[in-house]
Amino acid sequence: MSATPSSEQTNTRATLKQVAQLADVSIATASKALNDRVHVRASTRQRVLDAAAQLRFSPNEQARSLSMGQTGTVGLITGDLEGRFSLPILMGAEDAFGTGRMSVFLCDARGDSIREQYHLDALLRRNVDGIIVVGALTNARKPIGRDLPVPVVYAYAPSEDPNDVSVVPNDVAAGADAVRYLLDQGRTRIAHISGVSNYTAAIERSQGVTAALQERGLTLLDDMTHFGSWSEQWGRSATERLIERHPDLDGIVCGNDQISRGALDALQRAGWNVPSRVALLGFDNWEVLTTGSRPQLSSVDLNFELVGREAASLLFGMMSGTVEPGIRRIDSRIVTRESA
Amino acid sequence: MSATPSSEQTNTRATLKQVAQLADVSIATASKALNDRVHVRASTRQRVLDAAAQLRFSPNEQARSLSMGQTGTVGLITGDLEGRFSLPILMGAEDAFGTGRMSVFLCDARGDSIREQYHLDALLRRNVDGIIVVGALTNARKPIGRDLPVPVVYAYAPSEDPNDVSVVPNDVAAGADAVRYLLDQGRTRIAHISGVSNYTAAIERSQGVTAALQERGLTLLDDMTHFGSWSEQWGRSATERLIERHPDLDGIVCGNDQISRGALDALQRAGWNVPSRVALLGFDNWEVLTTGSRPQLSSVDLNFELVGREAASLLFGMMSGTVEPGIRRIDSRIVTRESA
DNA sequence: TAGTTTACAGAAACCCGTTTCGGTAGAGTT
DNA sequence: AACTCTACCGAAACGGGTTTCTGTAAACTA
Repeated sequence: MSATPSSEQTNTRATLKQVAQLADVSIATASKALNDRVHVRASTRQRVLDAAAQLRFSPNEQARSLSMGQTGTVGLITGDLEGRFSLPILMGAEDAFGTGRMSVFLCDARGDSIREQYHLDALLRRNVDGIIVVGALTNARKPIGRDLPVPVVYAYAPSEDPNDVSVVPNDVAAGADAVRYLLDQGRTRIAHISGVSNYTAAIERSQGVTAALQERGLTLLDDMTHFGSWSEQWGRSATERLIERHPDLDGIVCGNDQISRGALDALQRAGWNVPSRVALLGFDNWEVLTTGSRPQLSSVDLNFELVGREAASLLFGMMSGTVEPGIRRIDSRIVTRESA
Repeated sequence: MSATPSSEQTNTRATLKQVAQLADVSIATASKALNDRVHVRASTRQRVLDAAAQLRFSPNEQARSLSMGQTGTVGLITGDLEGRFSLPILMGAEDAFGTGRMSVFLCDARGDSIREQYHLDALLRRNVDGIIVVGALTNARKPIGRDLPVPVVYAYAPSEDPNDVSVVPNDVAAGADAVRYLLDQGRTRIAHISGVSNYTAAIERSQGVTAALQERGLTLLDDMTHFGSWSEQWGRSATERLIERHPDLDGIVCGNDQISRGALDALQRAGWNVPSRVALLGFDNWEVLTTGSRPQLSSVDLNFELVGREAASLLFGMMSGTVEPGIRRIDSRIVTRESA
């Protein structure tokens, strides 16, 4: 227990100059010794290392990056308030760079483009080495700026400009995979309840769903995707209508896990067993939703961590060379639980 | 559409020297003009401002903070994988500092203390002006370091050292408030289903619940809090047992919204109406859980944004003076929906 | 032994701003 | 006309590192 109040900050960090003095060498030699540069005698290097250890020296990144021209920082601008997408992407980025080697400024623009510009300016003033822009939805978005002095990668929401570099989930393939998974279980009377109809994610998954059914000569119940909202309430009401009209219904692809929960609720109230009578497969694999229900919900995981890791790798590549522009699509995986 | 691939970064940022040359003044004068320092003729200042605007100059924060001794950055070290707590706290901090004025390094330690030290070192090397440490649970934790050169504020999980500065939700008061809310609705046969028994949050809420009942000469059903896990499954099974043993049950305080969902499910299966027969009140106000059910769940919101804003304000205070050490407790608020 | 390499160390320039301090020109004073 | 004051401007030091370039002494070659 220290005697001084913790809010008093007296002690300061050791500087290279102090290390040099203690080791009785010049600043230049100390720097070279610590950075494994050539032309330093082994004994001298050891003296410097000892001195640095004794003073617990670690270099001031400010000064270092000022002369090196690289800061070792990246900015992550997100519009995703909940962090559903941006946090896995942050983790993926940290993994790709290596813990502690690269620090990440997280900026929450809250869907406000003025705030976004503010954050962009701040990041550029701070000389970040690169920027990752994370969208709240997968709809394509306007580029964050033109002719920026640093590389930019768009994650989750791709840039409208095909010359930019973007990484997104492969929604078409995810939709197709979901249907094939149900088909392989022998389900043939399949409905698709999705979210808001102008979401690219909803549209593309629907395309995948339709295409995969067509491959086997089948079609969706009602010959269409039922668009609505991303809520449990919509999942319930849409399912109630399906129950009325389609007694042979045996599988539902749900646009996300919320819809899936709603559908489960409606089916159970109607006395339709899940999964024996109807199989249920959602999207997002949001654990708090999927593992809480009884039966637990199977779900398509869109692999946000992989999106993040790929975005970070691409950014890395752009920092030290050229990267082919365009949109990368990351494959999903199905997490099997009890509902399908 | 640019002709060059977007991954090629040719254009660089303007420097103060270029501004000075364009305005035909010295670097020193340019700096003073841009920073509103004294002893610069109005006409000269204008020339500099024009030049800066023309070159779209904005100062290099690296260099600026190197000479000023302040970086305008703070670190946020979190152990909270889901971002349930750290993201609202990030937003609160951004608000308290002012958008763009202070940039935040978000570091995810993933509950690993080695990774935490890595991040701490990186932050200190980068000369952050302060650090906020966000815990995954409200249990007190070991201080992140001793005699650090920058101020530290602990949010959500307080430091074990009373000389540190911590900000946490007021769990005792939240528990008491929850019970009083139910009592004011005329409920008297109240049970408390909580989460893991060694969570400080669970224990303190339980204390508040018990105390508030005692104020009115009442006790909990079964004379105890039912501890278990933070899951829907536990909420279901605990509620099923309550239903068997207490036909006069008329209110349940649930340790979080998951438990609340589970309780709702069990009650509805038993044909007990919510809220007319039993009122349900959870904690956390996690929208995805509370607004999806039918009826929607009322919940105690622990005001994480306020925790974050207060943490940031305290950090601000510590940077420019002294702050009284100890633990601050932030009051909660009840969000009324349909279940109570 | 004289001449040439080589290995090592340090002075100084540089990165890009801020700030102090000294100098100059013009205005005001007597 | 000589002197003092201001107002304004710029040279230079500074922050804390990295890197180039020069200098020196020891080792090697002939």
